[in-house]
Amino acid sequence: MQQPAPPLAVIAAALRRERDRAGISLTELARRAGLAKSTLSQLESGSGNPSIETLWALGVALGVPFSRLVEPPSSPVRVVRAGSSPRVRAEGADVYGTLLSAGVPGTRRDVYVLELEPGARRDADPHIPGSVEHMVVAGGRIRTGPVDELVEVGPGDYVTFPGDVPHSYEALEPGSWVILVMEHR
Amino acid sequence: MQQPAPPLAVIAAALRRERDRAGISLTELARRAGLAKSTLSQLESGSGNPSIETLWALGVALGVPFSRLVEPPSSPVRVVRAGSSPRVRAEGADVYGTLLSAGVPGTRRDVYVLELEPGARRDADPHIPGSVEHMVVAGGRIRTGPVDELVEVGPGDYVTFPGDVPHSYEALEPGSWVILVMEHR
DNA sequence: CTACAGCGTTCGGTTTGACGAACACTCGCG
DNA sequence: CGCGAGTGTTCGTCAAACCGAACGCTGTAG
Repeated sequence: MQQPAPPLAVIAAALRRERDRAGISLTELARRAGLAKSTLSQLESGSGNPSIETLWALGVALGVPFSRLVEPPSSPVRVVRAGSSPRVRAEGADVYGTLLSAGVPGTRRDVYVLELEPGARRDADPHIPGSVEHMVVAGGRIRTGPVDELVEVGPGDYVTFPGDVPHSYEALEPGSWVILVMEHR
Repeated sequence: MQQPAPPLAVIAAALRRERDRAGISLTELARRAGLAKSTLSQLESGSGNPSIETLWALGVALGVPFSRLVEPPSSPVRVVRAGSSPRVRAEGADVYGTLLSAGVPGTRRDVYVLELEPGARRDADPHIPGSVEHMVVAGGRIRTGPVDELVEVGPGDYVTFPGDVPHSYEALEPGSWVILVMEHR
């Protein structure tokens, strides 16, 4: 029997947290999910017992797996420039691999793809303590990191920094995109 | 993204499957979960849209984690085509994010960058049981996956598959490179 | 054959989740 | 100041999730 948590409060908190992370309003989320905003309001306030379809629609609209809405919430900046770290050649084939970050047991990591366009800076609120962000730039050029220690990175570059302090992303070229690995403890 | 399944049918199937596995009758399960057996009957027949509390009670009574009742029996190979999943827009800025994979607590994930050249196939030996590989193509085009279930992916595409079976990577264009996240349990 | 106990389904009645309109509030603009 | 557009909240109404009782069915005693 491994159901420790009272689900309603967890869902309420998760909805608000994920909506904040997505940076959209309650009204907007309700519109995307095809729900009445009154329904969503009551859910986030903890009063309410949503149906599966309702919660599913919210998960889809938030771009978040369903389970994340029910599970309880379970700095040094480092940059590895493209080609600056030893590449290991696999035997026989034209494959070069680079280990960028070794995982720590007991953490969870989420993999994202982010697309950014220039002209606006995305300021992210601090995540839960102990969070770490890893980024690999796939295309374009971006400036990122803790707000007081921004770095510029390009394709192939890897950068990691704490996620529990204010930080930001800013595209410097159109069509910039990165792979983001978010690590929680 | 990764909510491909109509949740109601999945839940209906999961309930019957788990109840069969537990070897108890519908009446008995309803009694343990504190539900009317009529309710449970309708749920297993696929007609019905249970509330969270109802489904939670069933999870507790069955002794299975909540997510097992919701997640579809997933094919281990999963591809998210670039732009095929809902992108969440961050407040104010031109930033679009897509959650590709939610981390499971108790696992460790290592982040790699791989560069591949065409003409040779890299056959990887199986890793330790429980390993999972996640890939995001940054440039070029590659064919990868378990040897009996290869898929072709391009820039922005995401693919994940078990790492504990024989699998391979093969570049189809020069200058192909991918971000590889290796997950161990 | 009748009686009983178990099974899962189907039937009205009650509770409640979801809806939409109206509400109070804040902010930027003229 | 008024005005509009945005936010999140609180109402009354309706559909539906949930309930309990009744039903038909099967197998086993007695």
